[in-house]
Amino acid sequence: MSGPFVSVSTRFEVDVAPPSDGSTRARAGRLVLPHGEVETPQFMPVGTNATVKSLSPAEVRDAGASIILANTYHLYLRPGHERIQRFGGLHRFMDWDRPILTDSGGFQVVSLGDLRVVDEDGVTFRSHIDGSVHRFTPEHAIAVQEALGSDVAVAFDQPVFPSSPREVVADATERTHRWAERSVDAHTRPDQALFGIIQGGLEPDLRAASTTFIANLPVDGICIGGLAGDESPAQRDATLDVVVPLLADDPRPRYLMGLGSPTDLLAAVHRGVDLFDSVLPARVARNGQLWIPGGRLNLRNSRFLDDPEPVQDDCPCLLCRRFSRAYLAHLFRAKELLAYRLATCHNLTFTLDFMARIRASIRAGSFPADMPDLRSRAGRSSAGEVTDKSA
RNA sequence: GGGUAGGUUGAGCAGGUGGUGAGCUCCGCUGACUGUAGAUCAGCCGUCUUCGACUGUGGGGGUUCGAUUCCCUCCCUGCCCA
Repeated sequence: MSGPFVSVSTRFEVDVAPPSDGSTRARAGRLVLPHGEVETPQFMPVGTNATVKSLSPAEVRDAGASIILANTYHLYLRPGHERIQRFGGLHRFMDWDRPILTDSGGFQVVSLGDLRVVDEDGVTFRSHIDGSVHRFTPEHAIAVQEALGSDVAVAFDQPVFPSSPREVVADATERTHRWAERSVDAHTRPDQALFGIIQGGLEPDLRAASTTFIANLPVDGICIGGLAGDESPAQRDATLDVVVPLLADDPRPRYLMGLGSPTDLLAAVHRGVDLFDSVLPARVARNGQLWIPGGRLNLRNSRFLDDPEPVQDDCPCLLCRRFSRAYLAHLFRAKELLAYRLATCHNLTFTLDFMARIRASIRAGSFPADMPDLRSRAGRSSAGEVTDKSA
């Protein structure tokens, strides 16, 4: 459907376009990358340090991941992108043979807080590891990603919290545009895709202008940044309702950065998003929260100490196939490493299976009618209210 | 049997030389987490009617206006000696 923009080995095919009646903007497609094909809508587990925390590559694959995200900033600091390059690139270094998207390090502009200073040319960081001073520019962020050899590189941007004052959002958005152009100019690898990032906060006019600006660049995909922060679901929906219609005829994938709860994923797919990533399923798993259809369980709660049932009885994951809730509850109390691994396996399996069901629903032409209404259910309520495991 | 050091809220402690002991770390309970400075963080963790109040320093007794503190006695624990 779309020809190459930057990468000659990347293309995006929309197999099922949104229905003409406007009932949903959800669509199903395939993103073809050097290391394989990614069915969309899709969720990318996050492997910041060239590992999805606590899992082996085989376990990530068995959970259903077809693409993962790694982080430019972290890998630049440790072990160093040049070292990874000497080892044959990120795929060989971490033994992951499917696609990898690298985040540019722009998000760390926000997440590292006081450890950084932004100027027009780039960002000066203080390492969160040893306090040493480093500098990222769009050109450097792209060079690092080319050395890592990810399938998809991402332009260096300046996100701000969605709730930031308009002047702050406008300033960061305009700088993000200039940095996007510089990222495009700096990018040289024809076997690596480059995605641009839209900013604009929650301001409709800034969002629209940013969408138009980024869409006019020769990039292979459109990232929607600056969300999955402190905005409300309604604000996020409203923002997507500004952005996606402007991309209705654009042949490239739309990637909402940072979104990860089932409720949020469903709502964003409905509004036309193709790709997602988030630390959420993995992080909450390490903290004891297990996702199941219709709700979630906090395995640190004492009520699970005598529960002989699996976390989810129809789940094929490493945890649910063999172990009881009681055993997992014990492992969490004992702070045994296996707890983190099993819980992460499950939440990623759940999330990726959920995305597979969304894709099947879209391809069957029945989306979103045959999807559970997570928003009114227990998707964000406490596990204590969940009693129906077959929901 | 003698000596000695102790006994503080589930555990381990801090403190306290006659006048305010509810402080810490575990454990435990609950919640949060969205492009990972996060296997983390926050709140609670004696009782109650919880912006406060009450109770609580092994038991009993004594001295004192007032005792965790001083005295007597008993119980319990560790160690040393017999």
